[in-house]
Amino acid sequence: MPATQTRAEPSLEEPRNAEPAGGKPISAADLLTWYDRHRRALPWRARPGEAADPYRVWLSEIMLQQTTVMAVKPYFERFLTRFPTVEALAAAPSEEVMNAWAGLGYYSRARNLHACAKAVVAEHGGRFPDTEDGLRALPGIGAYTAGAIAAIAFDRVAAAVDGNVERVMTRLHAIAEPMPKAKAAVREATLALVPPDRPGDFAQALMDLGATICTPKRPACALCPWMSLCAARRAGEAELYPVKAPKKTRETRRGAAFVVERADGAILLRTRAPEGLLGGMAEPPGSAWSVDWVPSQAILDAPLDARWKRLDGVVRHVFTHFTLEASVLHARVAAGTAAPDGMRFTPREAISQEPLPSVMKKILAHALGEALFAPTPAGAGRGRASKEPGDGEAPAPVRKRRGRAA
DNA sequence: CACGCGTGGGT
DNA sequence: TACCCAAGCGT
Repeated sequence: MPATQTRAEPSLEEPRNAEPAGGKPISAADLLTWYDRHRRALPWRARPGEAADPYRVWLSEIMLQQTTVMAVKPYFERFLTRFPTVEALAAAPSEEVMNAWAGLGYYSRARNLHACAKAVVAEHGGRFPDTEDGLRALPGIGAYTAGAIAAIAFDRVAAAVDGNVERVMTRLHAIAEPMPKAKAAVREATLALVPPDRPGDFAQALMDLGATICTPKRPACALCPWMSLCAARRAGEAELYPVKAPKKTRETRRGAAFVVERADGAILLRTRAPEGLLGGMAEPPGSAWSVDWVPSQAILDAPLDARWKRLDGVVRHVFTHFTLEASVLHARVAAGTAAPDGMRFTPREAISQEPLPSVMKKILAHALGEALFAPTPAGAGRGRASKEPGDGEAPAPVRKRRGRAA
């Protein structure tokens, strides 16, 4: 039995919605006062007093799904430049949208983003619906995002419950029920606090509080406008919320990637199936990835006959639910070589136009060198592959890079 | 409802 | 290094 990290359980049995002994009720006003002083300036945010732009709010909310502010910023700016309006986005070819999204992850968001833009233009005259229900009906917009856009862009009374808000509210009320079962209670508690005069500011204030004060670890309770009202804080247990179910262990899958370099410099690529992992994105051809795949079987999946050379090490990449260790094989082929069915040779200068996800950039960089890619917003191509001993049937744990003699 | 779905920074 | 986690959604 591995020494699993047993998470301490909150000891508090205080009933939910209990108000502090002093009797002062939890009030949005305290939070809004704090927000007016400490709000973050973010590229997609209207300045105080200015009206929010629904297109910007929507675009940012989609990008921010499970994605950090730092990662989103450069993508957001670039999207606005390339697609200044929802009409421009709707009219763009999907490859261009996927290319602009490449590196940001969760690529179904990009597909849904494009579909949503088309729907807004075709069915709503280019205007986003201004109600939660109307927004919720659009692709890629779920409960959280509908609430967030309704509140932030249209000042509708709505609960925008994201991970930040879950953390703040479970602490505030010491909701010990584990997520996601506690979602209904969190939503109810949040909605009860929304001030009718400033729903948008309230939504953003809650998120700012969660992001800067009520953080997952070591929350800065001393700076919190709700400190004296927070049930978890009173018990000294803020950090124990929200309670979550234990996570599953992440398996390692292995497979081969084939980097074919034609004499003119072109690289062999293909497009992945539209749905599923990295759906619709570009990649060098490769084998399926599986837990029991071993390097010695790599050649079986080669896309064409060539003098394959297996490169040292593996490219290691962590996805949400598994880790990939890709063995990379490299071959040079003659100038006239034609691409196999369903594949294409992309000229070296056009590589940057391809919608290559980060893992595929890592694989290409492993075979071709880091200099292949111009700097991208996310700094893709940064990671160096780990090194691993050769074709062991039961590969030893991957070792971090061994120094290469210069 | 549980699962599939990326990536990079923080600790 | 090995986790954790971030403004979730669709099925």
